[in-house]
Amino acid sequence: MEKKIVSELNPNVSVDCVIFGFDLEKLNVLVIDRGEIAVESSSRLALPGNLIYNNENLDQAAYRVLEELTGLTNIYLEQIGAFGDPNRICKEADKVWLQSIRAEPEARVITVAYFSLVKMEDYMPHASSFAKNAEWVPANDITDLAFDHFDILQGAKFNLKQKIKIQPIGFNLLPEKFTLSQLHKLYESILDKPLDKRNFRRKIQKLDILTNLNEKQAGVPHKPSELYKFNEAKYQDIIQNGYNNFGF
Amino acid sequence: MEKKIVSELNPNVSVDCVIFGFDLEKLNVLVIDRGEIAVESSSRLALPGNLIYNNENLDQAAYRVLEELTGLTNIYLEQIGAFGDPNRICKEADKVWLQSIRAEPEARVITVAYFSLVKMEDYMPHASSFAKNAEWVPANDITDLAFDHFDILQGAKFNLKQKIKIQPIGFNLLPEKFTLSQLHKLYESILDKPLDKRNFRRKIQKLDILTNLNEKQAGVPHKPSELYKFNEAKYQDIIQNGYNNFGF
DNA sequence: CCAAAAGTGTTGAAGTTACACCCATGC
DNA sequence: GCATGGGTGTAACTTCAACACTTTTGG
Repeated sequence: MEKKIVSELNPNVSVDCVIFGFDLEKLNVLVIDRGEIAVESSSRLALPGNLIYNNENLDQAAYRVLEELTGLTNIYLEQIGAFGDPNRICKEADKVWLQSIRAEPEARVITVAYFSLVKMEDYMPHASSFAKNAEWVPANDITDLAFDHFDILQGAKFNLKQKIKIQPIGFNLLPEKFTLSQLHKLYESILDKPLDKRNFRRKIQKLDILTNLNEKQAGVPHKPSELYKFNEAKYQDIIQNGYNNFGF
Repeated sequence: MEKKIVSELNPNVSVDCVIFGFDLEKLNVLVIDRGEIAVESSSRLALPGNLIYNNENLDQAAYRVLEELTGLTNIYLEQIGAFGDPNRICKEADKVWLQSIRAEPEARVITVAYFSLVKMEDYMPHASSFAKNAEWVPANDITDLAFDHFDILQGAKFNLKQKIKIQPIGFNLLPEKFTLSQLHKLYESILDKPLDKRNFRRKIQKLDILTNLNEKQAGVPHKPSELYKFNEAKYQDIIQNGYNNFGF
């Protein structure tokens, strides 16, 4: 009765990823459009995810899902926690869908949720040949998702909010060169509240993790902004040693 | 090939609980002593935990483990996250132990970790008939545990630290009536650093969640302290509406 | 010259830190 | 009367919140 467990899919454990992107205006989430299923409902949409293999650890599984979908590696990833009520598969469309993609569609599955931050420019599904019916959707427009994915999304948003008050992980969402206004808008999007411009700038600059590139935006119909990049060394230092004051 | 899934143990998913108690001096953790296994090592000790049933959700499973061990219900419980590398069962003693307690000792298991806070007086294993080789061990004395339980313990300590800076959950660790000094020591134990006495008192009192019982300690060989209880209504209010300023 | 976003300082209020002495009790 | 922990206030400093105008560019 020995089971061979190497390289087999584990029927009971999956990972799901909430992949955030920022279009310089608002937060977006990368979701899978399941098409024909549940035609009119916004729960056509699901988070990318899959069962884990028995020989990979949870983080690896999440990285794998991310890479299989987007081709991206070296992504910021953070576990949110485990989800999975026995009755999480209560929607009809979800049952049908599982029949089509799972070897054991009736199995009890618990899923380990992650959130990840990517530079949106690095993955534009519509322009890309990778595209497997994945699409960016504004995070605040999502009102319903497959299974318990909406709960997971809420958890991810909350987690991200908490985390960004403690660590400057927001840089993972921005292009290499960015303006303070873009950073400002990013924080407002994540925290879902307005932040005073002057106070924000003061605070972020005092962190001393920005390098001024002494370069300006071009072609904008207003006073061009200075461009900054993010100072990795300083960041690592902060991550290691923690910091004292960084709430918004 | 339909599987009957109701009420079966799921071979791949377990929950483990880090149960904290406070003896008015320091933080303790309730661990299982596996006795004969690995005689000299401190990894004789393990966290209480078990496989989940297919018809219960994760929180329920954690409550069940807690109740089966201590007889306690209505316990403060919080999920930490999911753990479980494929190679988490690398210690010989752990393999042997699993053979003795699991139907499928070779199965890949991921475990969902929880931390919980109990009033230590409510469960004294040495005095209790419930005792199933469970014992309280000072949290900081633990250097090794079965499987990846030591990692889980570290995660739990970190989580508790974060959480107590945001919500006054510490009350779950104290008797109904307590002194400000006891509360003070509790915060110092959890945060693992000294806190100024006067500043601590000011801050905690400003939260306005304590009710002064106008009652004094008796039989202590020094000026008796005032006793306080914890104001549940106010607490709920804070939990709901969040609060502004509560870092230590 | 107009529209649009960039950039910049100050002030009052609140919060944080650091610190030392007297008090009430049991023995 | 002494040992033990209980209980209290203030001053210097830092942080936070609120607020309005000038600048530079493209069209």
